[in-house]
Amino acid sequence: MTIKDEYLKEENKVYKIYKLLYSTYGQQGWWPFIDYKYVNTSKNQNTSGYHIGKYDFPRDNIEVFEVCLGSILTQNTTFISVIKSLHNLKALTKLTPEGITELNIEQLKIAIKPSGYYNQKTRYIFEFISFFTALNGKVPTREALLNVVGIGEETADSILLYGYNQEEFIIDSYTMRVLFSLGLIDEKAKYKDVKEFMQTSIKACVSEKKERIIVYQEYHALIVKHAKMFYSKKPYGVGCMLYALI
DNA sequence: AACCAGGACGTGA
DNA sequence: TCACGTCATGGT
Repeated sequence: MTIKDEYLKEENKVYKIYKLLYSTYGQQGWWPFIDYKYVNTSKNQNTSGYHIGKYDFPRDNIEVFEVCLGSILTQNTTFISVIKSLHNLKALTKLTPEGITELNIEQLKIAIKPSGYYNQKTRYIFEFISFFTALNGKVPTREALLNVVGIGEETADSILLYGYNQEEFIIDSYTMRVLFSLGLIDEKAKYKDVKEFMQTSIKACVSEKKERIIVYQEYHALIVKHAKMFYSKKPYGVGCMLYALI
């Protein structure tokens, strides 16, 4: 057992962390869509490309597909680079599965070059498109996603949580880093265990599934937002206010 | 100029 | 199972 489950009882720290992050940064409105410009109606000023406070995304199967592509392209890369690739693809193919399928390998490689690893990601995308097309609009199982070359645990959960609004918490390197720094998990804790730890903790505080999915979406986005500031350069966690909760 | 970024996979112990 | 090398562009 790599996870300390002493935190699962009473008001657990995982949820306290969420509340503090939320009150500090506010709603994040993930996932970003390249053609969606948020019209501001709340306190969150100077934000574009996000849908702050709106949870009815993706709005159609094309946007689902965009989340999937973005999830693959953003592997070990900044999303700014992904935006460039997505715009290239948009201009070339309208960002549709059919359009990308009609591209030859070299065209796709050039289009996604800004996001790096373009050789393997090109293969991943072609592989994913045949999988996605066969779905015919249905929600994929996590197991099926993991069987697609190029889709690991994080990418699968990213697709499920943001693309299909499924109750799957995403564990990324930032999440691991923050939780370990705060002493909530073992340094070598496994993805599956950390995910269960987060989900169990959140379930203890949020009874409605609908609400939990929103919490999962905002929580992951908040961790990335926070970690970019305090957990990017070593030593990690300098200036991080979350320590006050531990 | 080194280091990092919203990881996944293949390999050999 | 696990530790390690590889994949690659772009920003700081």
